Amino acid sequence: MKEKQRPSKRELNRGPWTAEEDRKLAKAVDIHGAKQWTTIAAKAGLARCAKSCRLRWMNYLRPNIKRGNISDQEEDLIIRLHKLLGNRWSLIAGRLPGRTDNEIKNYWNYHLSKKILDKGVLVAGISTKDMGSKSDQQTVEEKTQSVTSSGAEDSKAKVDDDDADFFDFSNESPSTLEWVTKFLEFSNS
DNA sequence: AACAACCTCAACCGCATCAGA
DNA sequence: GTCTGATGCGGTTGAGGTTGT
Repeated sequence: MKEKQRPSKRELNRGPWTAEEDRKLAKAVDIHGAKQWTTIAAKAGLARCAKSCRLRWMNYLRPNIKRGNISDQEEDLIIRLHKLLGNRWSLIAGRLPGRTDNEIKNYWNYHLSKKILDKGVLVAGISTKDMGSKSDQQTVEEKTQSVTSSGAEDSKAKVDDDDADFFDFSNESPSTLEWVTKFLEFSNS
């Protein structure tokens, strides 16, 4: 591979972002859009890699980010979506406006996984571990399919009474219901 | 006041996937 | 079809803050 003129790892800034770096990044995103991360990293005058810039923007600088205070309703939704999707944090975050995948992941990893393991309400065979890695994606799809096979009605029949509550989205907003329906359709296709 | 344990959060790393050449 | 760089995602770590003893 041909060597390119770019900062080596040694030359890149690491660790916490400064207010000045945030300001530069926000300005660069404003100019180039939140897509061209290599361009942004290069032009913003930041000794940060593209990945680092993207992460900072997505988890911190992006507009409409909610921070802290995850409500009971959000927590309940996270638990149910996790049960349905496993550790697909970005998908789960997509259903929680203003929340980032990193925040939900952090919250889950300490808070909810503990809570749920204590309650013992995980669906048999779908643990937080085996739902996790992308290399297990096939397994996840299979398991999700097994839970959702033949649509939502059948999936309810496969779970016990306690679990049935987790798949009851009747109190959810129309947009959530629409999304869950789409997901179930996708799983079955 | 000092220390330990617990908790939260930001950031990095490695891998998978995608898109363009 | 293959290669390479860019992007996105999930797992993990470590620093710093908070709470309890």
